Amino acid sequence: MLNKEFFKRDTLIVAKDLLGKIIVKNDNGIIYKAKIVETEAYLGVDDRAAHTFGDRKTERNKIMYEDAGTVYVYQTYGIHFMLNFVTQDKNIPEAVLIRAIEPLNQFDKISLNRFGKIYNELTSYQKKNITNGPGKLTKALNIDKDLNGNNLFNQSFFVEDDNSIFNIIIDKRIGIDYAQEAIDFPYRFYIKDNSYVSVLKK
DNA sequence: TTCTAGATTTCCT
DNA sequence: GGAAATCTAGAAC
Repeated sequence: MLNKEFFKRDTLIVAKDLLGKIIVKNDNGIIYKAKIVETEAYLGVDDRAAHTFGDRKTERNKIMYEDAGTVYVYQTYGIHFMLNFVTQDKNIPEAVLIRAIEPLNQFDKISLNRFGKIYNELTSYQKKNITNGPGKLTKALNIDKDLNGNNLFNQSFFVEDDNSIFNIIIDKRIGIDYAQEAIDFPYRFYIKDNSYVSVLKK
């Protein structure tokens, strides 16, 4: 299990180091395991793309001010949940958004969560799109606001290390067209040639 | 394979 | 009121 010291570091380093790590979620005995293949860093008060830009603290984003290893889940467009891991010391409101994962087990359960049918009945299009986006992976792993404010240091939801070798691509973040000077910041990281990545570099 | 509208919570960026 | 750290179905090509 990755400990608090892992998350209590520079957010860009945590975002990069989370690639290849394994998210483990235990839903009453159903144990999901999935590899993190794409992340984005949100750098707190100076990052116009972050919810906490300008040190704005709201009911929604107050979890970002918590200590390293806290789970921040919020809803966007009214329907999609986004999964984030808080980094840095308490009151430094930075976090890493998990943008894509590669399922390692529970393919039928994940398929039911996403499309209401087992994996073998999915179209090839559905298989390719099963967890390649931040709103998709939360639905696949049955993640919602119940996890908001929890930490990553318990047996029901945590991240574990893995020794896989891969190359990393660095790119600008997705879906922040409003963020002016922050639009082009190279704060997105993903595993090269992994088919579950949401958006490839142009 | 690409486009569009519509889903609807939280905060006004 | 309007947009958001997004996704889907249905249509067109």
